[in-house]
Amino acid sequence: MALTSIKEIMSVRILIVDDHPLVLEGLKSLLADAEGVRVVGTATNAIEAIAFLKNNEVDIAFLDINLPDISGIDLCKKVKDQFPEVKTLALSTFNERAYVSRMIQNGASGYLIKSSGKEDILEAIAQVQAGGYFMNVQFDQVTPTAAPKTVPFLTRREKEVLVLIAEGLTNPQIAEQLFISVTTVNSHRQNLLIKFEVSNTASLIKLAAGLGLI
Amino acid sequence: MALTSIKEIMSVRILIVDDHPLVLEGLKSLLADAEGVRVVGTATNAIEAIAFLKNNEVDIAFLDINLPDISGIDLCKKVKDQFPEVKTLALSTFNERAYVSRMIQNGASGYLIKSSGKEDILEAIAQVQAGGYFMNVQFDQVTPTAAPKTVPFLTRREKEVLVLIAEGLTNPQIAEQLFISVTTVNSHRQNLLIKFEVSNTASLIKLAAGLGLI
DNA sequence: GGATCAATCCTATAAAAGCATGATTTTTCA
DNA sequence: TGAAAAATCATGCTTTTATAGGATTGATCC
Repeated sequence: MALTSIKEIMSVRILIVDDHPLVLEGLKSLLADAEGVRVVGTATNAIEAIAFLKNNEVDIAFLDINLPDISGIDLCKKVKDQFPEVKTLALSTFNERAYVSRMIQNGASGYLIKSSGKEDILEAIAQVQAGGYFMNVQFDQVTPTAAPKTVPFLTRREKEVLVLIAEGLTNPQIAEQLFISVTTVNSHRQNLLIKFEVSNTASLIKLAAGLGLI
Repeated sequence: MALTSIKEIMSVRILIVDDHPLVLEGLKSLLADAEGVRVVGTATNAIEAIAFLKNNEVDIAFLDINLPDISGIDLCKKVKDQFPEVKTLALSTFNERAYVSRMIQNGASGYLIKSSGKEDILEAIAQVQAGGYFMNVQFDQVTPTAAPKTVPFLTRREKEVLVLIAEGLTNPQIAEQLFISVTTVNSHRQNLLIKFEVSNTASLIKLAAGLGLI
């Protein structure tokens, strides 16, 4: 410790978890010449990431939302459970409210879209390291129609029906699948429309997809 | 020219066109220490790319499929029209048969998914520079649910109708909006179902949402 | 132990979407 | 300038959804 340089002591130790070599390299490269930041490790899946965290000290972990083994959202939870001192920052190509809220729920300190520039990324690191939150997503950038103000509370059955609707099943097919009557399926379906405040399946699925429910 | 080093003469001059700084940096970084390859320029949109090509000599242009102004597919066509000597290599996060075939139709010498590793990328450059073709996509690799086999090519009108469907409009409403007959709307709608290989609106919207089309 | 909610089921009608088949006009492009 | 693609419109029929208005059972929670 006595031999560690001041630069190394001061720098923020970063782990990048992403299965895309390009993103990994891009981030490493962007952060390579940045002051006070050090990429101490990279991982391409959740298992590697956990293993690395067990053996190394890390300040901030950049977590891709889409990983080969488990989702970044679940990984975020695991990291916060097992390594509460590690701050997490979600990385995604998308700009989805549902993702953001779910990552934050799972303890993430921020959310960064992959189209971010160098300034955004450094700003995010600074904010998060200082104990704050960061997100550069622009919500509802293009929402021509009525946007979902809140995520409706859905019952177990409604979720099941919603998923099957999204898979393209008709009411009779869903009824058969769930061993219930067609009229029951229809009831759930109508409740879904009411809860999402829409009037047809198309809007329903669009909103549900946007919220990551299907 | 006499002062140009052998290394520079021998090296493949590369232009990268992508609106994601991360990808830009990642590629530059990956290619920086590679032998015989030189990134001579980068652009974040089609206009910049064309401008650069007018003023510089380039061997291979890496084109992102999703650009802010025009699609990489169209840009590819423009490049091949105006600069036939420039070889093009499509870059995409996706692994979609339809994209591939359309890029090839428009003169691309290859197709590289962004999750490719350094070896793949260098291999692609070598192949393309030698006058060959390269593509590392594995078609239909993993299909978790009923995944989109192809990203269908949609006409202008079909896209418009798709968006309006997703907004929750019915055929009569769409007809009114677009000043066309209900039967015409229905035709476009049926074509959408056929192109996406689904049998109802729910699946259609789910796929379209997953592909970021709405 | 009464209220609330979820889940189940019902009848009935209107509206919309899906499916088949085909035709005309306009645009695009080689 | 001629072929191909896109956009337009049509008819007829079937299936599915949407809407309205209920009712019953079981679990959960103060």
